[in-house]
Formats: sequence, structure tokens, C-alpha cells
Amino acid sequence: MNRKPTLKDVALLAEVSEMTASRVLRGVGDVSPKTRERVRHAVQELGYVPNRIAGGLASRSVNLVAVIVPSIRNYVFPDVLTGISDALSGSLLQPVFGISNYDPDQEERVIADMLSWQPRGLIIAGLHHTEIATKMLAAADIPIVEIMDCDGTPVDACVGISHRQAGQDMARLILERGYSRIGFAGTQMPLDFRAGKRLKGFEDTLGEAGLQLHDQIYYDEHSSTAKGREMTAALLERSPDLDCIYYSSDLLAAGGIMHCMSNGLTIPDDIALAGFNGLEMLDGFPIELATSHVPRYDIGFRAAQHVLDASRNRDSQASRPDLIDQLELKTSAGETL
Amino acid sequence: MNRKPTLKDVALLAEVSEMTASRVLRGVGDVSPKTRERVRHAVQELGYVPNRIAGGLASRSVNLVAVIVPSIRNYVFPDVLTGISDALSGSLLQPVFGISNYDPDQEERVIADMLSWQPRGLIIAGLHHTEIATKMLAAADIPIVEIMDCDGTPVDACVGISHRQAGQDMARLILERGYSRIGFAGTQMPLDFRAGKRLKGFEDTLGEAGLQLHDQIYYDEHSSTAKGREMTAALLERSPDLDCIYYSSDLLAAGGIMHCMSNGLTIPDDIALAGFNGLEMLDGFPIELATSHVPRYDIGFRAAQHVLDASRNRDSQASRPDLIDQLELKTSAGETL
DNA sequence: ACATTATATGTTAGCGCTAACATAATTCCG
DNA sequence: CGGAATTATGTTAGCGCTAACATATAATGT
Repeated sequence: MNRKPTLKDVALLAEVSEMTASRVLRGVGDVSPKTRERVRHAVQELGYVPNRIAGGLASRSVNLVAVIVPSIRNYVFPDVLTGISDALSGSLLQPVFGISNYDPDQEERVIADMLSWQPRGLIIAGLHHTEIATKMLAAADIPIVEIMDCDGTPVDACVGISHRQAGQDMARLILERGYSRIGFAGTQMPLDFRAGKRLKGFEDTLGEAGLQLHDQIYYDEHSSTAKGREMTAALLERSPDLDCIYYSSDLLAAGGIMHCMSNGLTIPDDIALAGFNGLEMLDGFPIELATSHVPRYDIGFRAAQHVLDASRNRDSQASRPDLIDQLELKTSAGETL
Repeated sequence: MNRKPTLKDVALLAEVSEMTASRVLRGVGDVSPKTRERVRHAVQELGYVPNRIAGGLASRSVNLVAVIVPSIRNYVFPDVLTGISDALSGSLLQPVFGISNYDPDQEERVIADMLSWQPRGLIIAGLHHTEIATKMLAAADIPIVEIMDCDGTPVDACVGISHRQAGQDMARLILERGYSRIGFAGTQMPLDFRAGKRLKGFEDTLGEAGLQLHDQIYYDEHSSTAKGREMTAALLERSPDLDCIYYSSDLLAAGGIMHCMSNGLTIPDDIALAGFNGLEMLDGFPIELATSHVPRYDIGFRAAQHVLDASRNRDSQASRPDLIDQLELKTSAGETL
């Protein structure tokens, strides 16, 4: 026999019914120790690996939680995914990750794909999806948690922070310190709704103080220190009178620090800098960056917990209240403002 | 009706057989445009989402590639996963990620778990697994690609670099520059086989030159610049006469740079530093770190391509040769040696 | 016009497993 | 010691879909 062994083969070898073998493998029901041992032995003997596809179909449930993020190649989502993974470990649920590449259409496809696996819950970054995607999510009849962003109305539940407020807070901090010729540097701007919201909040608060952005620079690439350094150089060349730069991410801001260090600019006297995210990598830096600390791991952790809870309460008919779990955001001036 | 619509519901509404509806959804076989339209409409109407569990069972194939890595919370695996994801996008295969947390037993569980989804291929970091895990992989009858590490014998195929050689190369470089009181700083040492191999290679080459490590320091945590800074301070306090430090990762080395910058130490005159990985984040740094550049993205990309090829050639009976794809490793002295 | 091929649809029989409901073998306890 | 409760095992009938094999209808050529 060459094909993969099935439960039937195990049952045959152990001289029990398929059902009994199934029970042993799942650890449910009463099976005598002797029988259990025989089945275990047969499993070993055959190198049997259960087929969850079949199991899932028969039991009409798979213990999956779909997780969809725009990218894993930056520092924010790995932390979130780790939080999710940690929250789920120990439970029976298992995360499955999908990547949308900041592309709404790809996101839509990934959602459809994920849903076709009949997951027990779905966690997705952001509140903005295509119309069809939103419909699919709403119709899915499983807990849906939209994460990272709380400025808007979630399909179901939401765990994140207010990016608008992050922008406002940082603007306020900057204004308090007396800066007035303020620039902005960001990447992936048209794609990243959350960065857009921060900028909006930032500009609004500047506006309330009768100010506006003195200059700004954008790039359609992913953030990096090298890019931040370049952008800082370009921005300062164009507008040498800037006294403060707000970056869309700490990674860019780190590049800004590098530029200043290499060009004899004193921070914050010559130029003040502020970022966003609370990047662990910067902990070792000689100068502490002004930034908004996002509890990335916690966001993931709590989102996953919410799925666990909701999935548990499903039977108890309790129509769980739509939850908006807005986490606290600490904005610190560090030494760069 | 409250339950999720099935293909049967679609077929009923479109007044065709389930088979025809199935054909439309999968885009196979000949279906008249009129019928196709009717089915599409019914799908929309019902908000039908196919059930891949059922489909997978019936067709005995799911288009999944299992990917198992020890962690995603560091900079190496996100790059690898992105490479895999990119290589697979466009094909029909889809990656599914699992995390082993550098724990062999958890890895074993994750492998079993992944295999139970009947994936078309499996990509896993490292060559060292539990005995049972190795057996499962060998028995799985799908392409298995072990990545990152080429120093050893793969179950099936292997794409990576020689960590031993990375250590040797760096040692050679350091010796060429005339350093002789050399220290080592590493984290997660007992868990990270690859870092261990680098250290071994490093020490071997030192040994050939009649030298040995002057001092060394370890921590059981994950790498960070802050930790690197701390370790550097501790190491130099203990052994102030060191003239060079080799770190198990660039992140630690970056912390070393920070320590030196903050303490008025000139690199490389007072102390030379070398890391490992080619961390993009360091591109913006004022000083270029000596390091071994690992083609992380490429490793992922080629591993995934190998799965694609193997999966394609499966039908053609061609017993694909066990491939060891050792990628080139560039070791550069930068400005810190 | 009639066989010949291409197109379009349907029917049957599972995929490998588990829920739900039997039934058989024990244990329990007054 | 006999029937109720408990434990241990088996049987039946799908889960929702698709491969493989019909069959029916339309297009094609001579």
C-alpha cells in the first residue's frame, strides 16, 4: 500500500472501529487504557497523520483564526502577530496569517480566501476595506476584530488606538515646546490610512494654533532609516529654516537622527524630531526620540482574546456587545523635542 | 434559512446542477456564458462563500505551503516570509505560517499540525529537529525545504547559507586586520543552532591562527540594541583590553556602536566591532558595520520556488534530485574593522 | 442529411472524518 | 443479586464539495 494511511487503516490495525480510533486521537469520550494503547501503537506503526480537512468537514469546525495584515516586513506587525500568537497558544485556536500588501483588492481576495476556510474568527488590520470585503466580513457570522485603528466604525469589534489623537498629541507637544516651522516626512502615504489619519490630526491641531505645515515630503516606499536620512537631507535642503520634523514612523526619524549626527546638527536646538511607534530598536540610541508609544503586542493579544471570548460565548446565545477597545497611547517628548 | 448557503443553494437558485455551479466557481470546464451568469448572480444573491474544507477533501488537494519559523519578532524571518510570499503570489499556492518559538517540542507539534492540513509543501527553518519531527517530515511525501542553514544533511532539500563559513570568514577578516584580543557577545545561544555554528566556525579559525576567544558574554534573551549596549559595557568593563568584539547579530552590534559613541570610544581604533546579518536598519548609520550579508529574502524566495517546481514535477514522476542550494554570503569589513 | 467532434450539463459515488444515536460490557449499591 | 448508572465500543449517516463518468445539445464537415 502506497497511499497515506487513513483512520481506517489505524482502526484495522488496532482492531477497533474507526470511531474508537478517532476518540483516542482526539482525546474525547471514554476509551479503555488498553484500547487507547493499541490505537496509539497503530498510529506510530503506520506513521499516521490525521487529516484535518476531513475532520473539519465532518465536525463543521476548524480551530483557525484568520489574521490579515498589510505587511510583515516592518516592525509593527510582527509584534502584533506575536501578541496574537501568544494569546492563542494554550487555547485550541490557531492563527493563520495572510498578507494584503496594503492593496485593498488583494485584501479582498485574502479575506475571501480566509473565510473559505471557515475560521472561528478573523482579525484584520484597519477599518477601511472594499465594499465587497466589508459585506463579506459582516456576513461571516464569526467574530471579526479590526485592529490598530479606532477612528471609525468597525464591522464588529475593534482593538487599537486613535491615530488621529496620536497626531494631535504630538502636535500639541511640539507646539508647547514653541516650534513653529514644522515639516512632515512620510512614506507609503497614499496606502497607509493610519499614517494619513495621524497627519490629519497633526495638521488640525497645528491649524487650531493658527499654524500649518511649513513643508512636507513623501515617498512611495517602505520606511527605512536610509530613506529617512535621505528625506531629511532633502527636506532640510529645501527648507533650511525648519525647526521641527514630524515623521510617519520611528524608522524614518532614526534616519533623521543619523543625518543630524553626521552633519553636525544639534538635536533639538538646530532641529527637533518626532516619530511614531515606539520602536524597540531605538532603546539603545544615544538620544531618546520623541514618539507615540503604540502597544502593538497588546493590541494583538487583546484582539485574539476577544476572539476567544466571543467564540466561547457563541453557544450561550449572548449577543456580545460590539466592542471598541481603544488602548492608551503614551506620547513622550524624549530628548529630541 | 439561517445556516450558511452551500453550493446546493446556489445550484438551486441558479437552476443548474451542483456540478455546473462548481465548474463556474472554479472556472474549469465548458459552461455557457448564460449559465455562468446565472450562477454568478446566485452567488452574489446569497453571499455564498465556498467551503474549501469540503473542496479540499473532495479533490484531495489544498493549495497550501506550510512555513515554520522560530519567531517572527526579529528582523530575519519577516524578510524570509516576504520572499516566500512573493514567490508564491501568482501561483495557486498559498503560504501558511507557523511559529515554533525556538522550542523543538513546540516545533514538533507545529509540524504535525501543519501536516494534518495536507499541504503541498513545507518550508522550515533549520536542519535540527526532534527525532519524531524528522520522521514525520521524511514520511510526508511532499517537498520539504529546510532553510537558512546548509551545514548538515537535509531531509529533502535545503536553501540557505553556511553559518560555519560565516563565522570562519569573519574570523579571517578580523585576523587579517591584526586583531588578537577578541571577544564574543551573543544572545539566545543555547536555542539558536545557527548562531552556535557561526561561533564554532569563528573559534576554529581563530584556533588555526593559534588564538582563542579572549572573553565572551551570553544572554538568554532576544537580541536588541539595548541588550547589545549593555553587553558591550559589561564585556569591556570585564576585559578592557579587548580590541575586537564579534556579535551574534547586527542588532547587538548596533548596540555596541551606540555604547562606543556614547562613551567616546573610537571605532575601530579603540575597539573594532563585527556583527551578522546585514540589517537594513543599519544602512542609515553614520558608520558602516562589518557584517555577513545574508540574502534572507532570496532564501525565502528560492525555497518557495523549489516547492513550486517540485510540486509541478510531481506528476511527471521525475524523482527530483535532493537539492542543496547554498547561497553566497558576502562578508564585508565595513568601517568597524 | 448524417456521422463526427466539440460544447454543455447532469449523475453517481465517494474524499476521511465525526455527531448522534445505538448497543454491549462493566461497575455500583442498597 | 438485580436493575440503574457508568463505561466502552460500534453503526449509520452525513459534512460540502469534486473526480470520473455519463448524457444531451449544438456546431462542423462532407
